[in-house]
Amino acid sequence: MNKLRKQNKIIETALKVFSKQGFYNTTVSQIADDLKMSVGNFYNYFPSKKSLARSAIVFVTKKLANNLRYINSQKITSEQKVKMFVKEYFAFIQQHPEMIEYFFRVYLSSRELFCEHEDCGFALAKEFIDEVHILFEDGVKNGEFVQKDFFVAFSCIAGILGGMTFLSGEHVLEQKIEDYCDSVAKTICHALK
Amino acid sequence: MNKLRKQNKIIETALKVFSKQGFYNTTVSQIADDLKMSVGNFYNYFPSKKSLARSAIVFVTKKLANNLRYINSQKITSEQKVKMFVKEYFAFIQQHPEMIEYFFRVYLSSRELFCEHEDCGFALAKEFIDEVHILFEDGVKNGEFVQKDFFVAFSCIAGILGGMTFLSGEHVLEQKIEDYCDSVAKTICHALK
Amino acid sequence: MNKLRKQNKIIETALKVFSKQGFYNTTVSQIADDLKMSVGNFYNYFPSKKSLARSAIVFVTKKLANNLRYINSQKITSEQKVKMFVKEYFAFIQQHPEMIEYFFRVYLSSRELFCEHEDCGFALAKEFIDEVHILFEDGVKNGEFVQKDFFVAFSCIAGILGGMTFLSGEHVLEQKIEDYCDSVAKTICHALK
Amino acid sequence: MNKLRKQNKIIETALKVFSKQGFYNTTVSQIADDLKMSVGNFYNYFPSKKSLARSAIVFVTKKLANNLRYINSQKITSEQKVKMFVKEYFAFIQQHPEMIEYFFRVYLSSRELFCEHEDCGFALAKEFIDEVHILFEDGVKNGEFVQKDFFVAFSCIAGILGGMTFLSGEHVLEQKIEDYCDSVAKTICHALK
DNA sequence: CATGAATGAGTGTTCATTCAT
DNA sequence: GATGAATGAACACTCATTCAT
Repeated sequence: MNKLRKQNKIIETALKVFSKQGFYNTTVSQIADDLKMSVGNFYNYFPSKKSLARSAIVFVTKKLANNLRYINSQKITSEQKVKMFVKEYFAFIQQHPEMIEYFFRVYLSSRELFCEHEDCGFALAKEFIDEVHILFEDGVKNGEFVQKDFFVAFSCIAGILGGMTFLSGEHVLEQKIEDYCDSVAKTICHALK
Repeated sequence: MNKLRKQNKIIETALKVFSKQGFYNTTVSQIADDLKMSVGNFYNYFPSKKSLARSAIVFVTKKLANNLRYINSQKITSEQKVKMFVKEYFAFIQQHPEMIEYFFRVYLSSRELFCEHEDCGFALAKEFIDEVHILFEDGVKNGEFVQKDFFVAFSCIAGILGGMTFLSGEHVLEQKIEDYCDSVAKTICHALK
Repeated sequence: MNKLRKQNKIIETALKVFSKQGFYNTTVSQIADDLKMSVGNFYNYFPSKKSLARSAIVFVTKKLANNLRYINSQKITSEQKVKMFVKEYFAFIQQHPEMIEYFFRVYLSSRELFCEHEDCGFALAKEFIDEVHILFEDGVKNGEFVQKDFFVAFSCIAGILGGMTFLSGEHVLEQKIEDYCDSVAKTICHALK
Repeated sequence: MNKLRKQNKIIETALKVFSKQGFYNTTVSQIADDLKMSVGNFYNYFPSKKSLARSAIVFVTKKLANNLRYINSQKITSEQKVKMFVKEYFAFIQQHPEMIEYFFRVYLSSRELFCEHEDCGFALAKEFIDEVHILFEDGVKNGEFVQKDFFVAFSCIAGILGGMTFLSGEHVLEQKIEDYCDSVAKTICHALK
């Protein structure tokens, strides 16, 4: 197994553990144990626990961005794209709760992990944000959405999905998350009009 | 100075430090130092660092809830209430960035701090959530908003505001946060229709 | 017991352990154990193991310097001063082998411990070197010694004593170190003529 | 390249790195890297890091001893031999500072590396010490030096040279080390009279 | 011979919490 | 109530050494 594959394997494990317990409550030994790997060997793949957290964010962001990139490339209305994205996103939450949880638990909250150097936290998510930008601007161009500040539009899309994710994670939703799909998509589209 | 006042003073300081550095990067000594108080004495007011974090959440939630409770009691349209809340909330971000930052950095992310016992994280914010519920239901009753699942509506209000807060904290907004007030309020109202 | 006294107590213990085992083979726990003190508490007195090593050097250097300063202040010939110093130095080796051993084992060899910042290793021993300078210059002034480069003179005094210390530490001397007193003093004086 | 040659190559590299960083701050990987060799392969040539350090001492000692042996074999006065040796030694410091530095940094200080078994540190340098012995005794026999305890004489020669080496390593000498040649040789001869 | 991934014991340091004063 | 020295378990990270390939 080559280095890259192993790094990915580590990231996948780390996502599970970090998302369940948070960054600071997870020890490197625990991650190594879960991987049936020695601590020392872990450090052959990542120079530090922090750098693992950073790589994990990039990993998740890329997945989300790829998802949305594919949707953006489809020949469908923007409204349909939103619906498709919400659906895919909720499916993603179901399949990989650890990735989304990780986003919430580690990325949003532990800025100190991501904000050393110039490569600030926001930059890490850039790829995803760019795709949201495209989704929105396309909608504006074809008249489906109304022009407004992109940051507001972004908060709208990411915020509403984030809110639902949080509620889902807190186990307070009364129905399964995918049942909210239509309602959430409609709400987002309304908001963008 | 009586016990309660001192506890509040500690909470206020803790909010500043926790919000800047995160819960795990802040030591009890540091909080005590900032308060010109001994570590030992700190433990006369809070039984643990975690319990301080919990009290701080309650403290902030109460502020937000009171704010919204007052707005809910006004004799104005629901749309005006939303606008008023967004305005107050953005002003609050300006005045007490530490409180909102704290919410994001510690509450959303460090579930382990809040989820021991049955007193789960969500319960801590209940007071605020209840007021959002009232705001929304009143709007539905008087025909300004459309009936939909409350959780979606909540995500809408809290999510969009949360998104803007995040972007503001990341310093990527091009204008001052209060300049987004109208646009955000309108977007929320659209979404709720 | 106040902070300074405790720091000195720690230094004294550290000298013993460091001199026996070397800096890198001594753990902080071990020093703490020897002091019947917890590791954590050790760090209330010294910010790091390295800083302890530095403080220890200053401590020993001061002792040697004070010794020589007193001798320099006496109203006796320079030759008598040399003899007196050799005698005192050898007695010192007997009484506090750990201090001298420490000098050899840690100071001479672990430059990396002492050469961060501008405060380079040499500077730490300055006080002692200054007194050697005085001893030599006084001797030159009163005609007992011949003018030569101070560095050569210093090597002469410190080098010969160092050599004897090394041999003593290696347990290869056939007699007790104090029995070499006269011979060594004479040799040094010869060398300075 | 045969085994012996490679061992020597490793020693030469180790001398450079050890002398610059000390034994404990140098990793086996680093030495291997510098040699463009794998860590695993290093262990085909030396059974341990410590044994490399020991071999390196023997290596340096042999060089110095050979140097002095050659000088001892010359048909010149003892005083001239001393002068010649100082000159060669200072040239050696210039050419191979790492070897001398190594002596100071690793040999004098890290006794634990050399004192396992009966093969104590002192024994390692025996070859060189024996030549110093010959130099001194020859001088005594032909009346140039005065009979005194050999250990004092040895401290005199090795100590003064060692002192100069230390000062040179600390970069406090005002002139180039070879400029001190005459003065040092004279001082040593004086001391031996 | 050569490689370098893997091991895992060991180290310096931190920090929430306690408690004698 | 107030102090801050003391505790000690815990953690990130290192590195000499091994061994399957």
